[in-house]
Amino acid sequence: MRNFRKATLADVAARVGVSAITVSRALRMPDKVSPRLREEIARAIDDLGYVPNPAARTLASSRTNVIGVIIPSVTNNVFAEVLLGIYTALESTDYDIQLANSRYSALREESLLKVFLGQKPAGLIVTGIDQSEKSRELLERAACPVVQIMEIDDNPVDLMVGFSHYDAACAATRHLIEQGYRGLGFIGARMDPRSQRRLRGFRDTASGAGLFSESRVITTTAASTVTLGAQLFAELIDRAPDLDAVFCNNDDLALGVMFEAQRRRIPVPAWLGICGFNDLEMMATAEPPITSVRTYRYEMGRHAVNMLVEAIEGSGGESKTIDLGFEIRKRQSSNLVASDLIGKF
Amino acid sequence: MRNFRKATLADVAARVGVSAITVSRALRMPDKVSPRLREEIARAIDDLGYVPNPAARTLASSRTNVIGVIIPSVTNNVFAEVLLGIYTALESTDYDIQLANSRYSALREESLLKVFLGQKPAGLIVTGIDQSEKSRELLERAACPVVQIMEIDDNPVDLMVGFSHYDAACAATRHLIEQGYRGLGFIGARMDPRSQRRLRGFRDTASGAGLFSESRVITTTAASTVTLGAQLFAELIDRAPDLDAVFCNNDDLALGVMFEAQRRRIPVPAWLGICGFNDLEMMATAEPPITSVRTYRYEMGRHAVNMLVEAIEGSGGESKTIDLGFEIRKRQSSNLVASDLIGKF
DNA sequence: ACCCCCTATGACAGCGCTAACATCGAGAAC
DNA sequence: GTTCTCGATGTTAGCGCTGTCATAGGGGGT
Repeated sequence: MRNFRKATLADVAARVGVSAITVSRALRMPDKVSPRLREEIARAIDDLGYVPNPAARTLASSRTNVIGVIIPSVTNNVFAEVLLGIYTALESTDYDIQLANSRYSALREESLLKVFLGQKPAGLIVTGIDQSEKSRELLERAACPVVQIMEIDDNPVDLMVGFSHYDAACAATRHLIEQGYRGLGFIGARMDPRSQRRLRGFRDTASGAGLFSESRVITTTAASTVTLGAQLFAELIDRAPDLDAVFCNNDDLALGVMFEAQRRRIPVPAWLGICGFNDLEMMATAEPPITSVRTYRYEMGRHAVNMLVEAIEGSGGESKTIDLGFEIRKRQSSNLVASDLIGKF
Repeated sequence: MRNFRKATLADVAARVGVSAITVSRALRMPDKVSPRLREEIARAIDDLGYVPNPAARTLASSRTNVIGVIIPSVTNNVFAEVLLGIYTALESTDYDIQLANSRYSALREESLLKVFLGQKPAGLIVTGIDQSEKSRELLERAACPVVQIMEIDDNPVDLMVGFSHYDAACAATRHLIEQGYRGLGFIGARMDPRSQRRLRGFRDTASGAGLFSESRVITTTAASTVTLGAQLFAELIDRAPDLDAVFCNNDDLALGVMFEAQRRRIPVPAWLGICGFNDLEMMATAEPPITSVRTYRYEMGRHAVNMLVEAIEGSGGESKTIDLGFEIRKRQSSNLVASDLIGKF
């Protein structure tokens, strides 16, 4: 039923009786072609099952419709949701995405960047603001718009969408203090630059209230998991019995802390307050529900794509940096009430 | 420092004083070029910062180095891990991956397939065995190897790697029965074909033991989440008070069930046995740890790529279908002991 | 009636690479 | 010495599309 050779532009053109370039135009700038021809061409394309050859297009125009995306992890829930936003937003455009995984290595990011830039992408989405010097330079020279996602600061390469991890950590810490907790601790895994900034937010806020102690901080560079959260908490509580609340670098850890607390019969929130980060869906359903910092991952992906497409197509004008903010979702895991305090002091 | 125009094959060739094709060969079939030249060419490539143009390569050879991947969801943890396996395995090859998201729609899968095939991919990875008739036909005619992942049956399009969801569900159900549970229930979300087969496994096994009741089955087509697990369990236990164990379609649901059980002070495992599916990392750390069916997601991704590459490069010969199997991870959530039974009867 | 300009279309070259065939020595076989 | 073979390299001709410039025809202004 289908011929061997795939239909080409020329085939379509021949069938309609026009030249190839007219078909090409009908596809790319329909308003440059008369409505009658346009319709005939559309019919021919349909009959022949013509599909444009992207390689030929790219080669001839030295422009691609590929948006390169570099994220540090595909398994991390947080990035998965960002990705979902990216894919969803991309669906209504005719850009393709090329995803690469830096695995939290600035070096790998750099080499990925080189590969991407070699292919003249239409746009680039990179994670965070901590590119290597070389990467930064490459990005600044890139012949396409670039969005940095997840974080914001006042020194963007180009476009930027995210929120302040430092501010978010400050707010979470303040919340724990306001609830009446005094032995504030921090549990962190991975400790990528974003995690570091969260720790700094915690440290500054706790110090400011005279409640910081290095002995109540535990971190590791290992990837964060629920199991790791349980382990770190076990280690921390043995070492620092004055601990009465933990701010966790993310929700996996927080869940692990809660499980371990339950195992040890430590009542949450009475003896131990818990606050996570990202507000994954499960936090609201946990028993008790776990306080967390809501972040807007899906929106981040969507915005990144929209900003990029606007910039590529020149319809820009929107702001170059978008702060998506965050929100402290207060739940039972940090809800220390007066009666709980009685036993404590 | 860098010239405007990017270096091309011809530039490299000129610098070494050979013809372009020799450089091309040095890159693609090094053993067809004398070692001396090979070395000189490598040096020139380095000096010029030459990066091959994949569009030109594709156009000239009418072969791409792109492997198309169609999965139903990017946010689902299970597929994220499969993806990780795919990306990892791909890293040591020079293939690129083109990821698309069918969102559990056979129709969308079909149209994605058409787009992919239009680009003559080097290989294709698709999820499951329930393609639409048209999709199936497209895949069978595809000019490249195809791997179906996640499931196995004896009617593969080409290659296949996965496990039997039916068998896994049977084994899980048998486990609950062996533990002494009698009021077996099933909680399922999404209810894609794989979930359906799990349900069938549950039904057949429970029926076989005379323990099946339709009233203890609850399903929905909504995406599964922890919260949904809690809700479905709440609904089910109200409707079917004789329920004493649930087999959950996946771990998110199982976790939700556990949380809801804790909220209602239903002791697990004494009054309620829980078994999940997939054995996500957190199941072992939950309190109590939750029994689940271990599946090998990461390995699935790796195998899929390896099979594909072998098939593409003709070094095949390996089996066409790989059964990765599964394992029942027995944990406390289903550990009904004799003393628990006393109160029950 | 003249020129100008604008719209719709076409001719041609070339993007950077590779397939296919051609060429050229040099050693092997006789 | 002649022929054959084979490994190393070159020549030629596109792959399918788009950028650029050219062309034809049809108003509108004066």
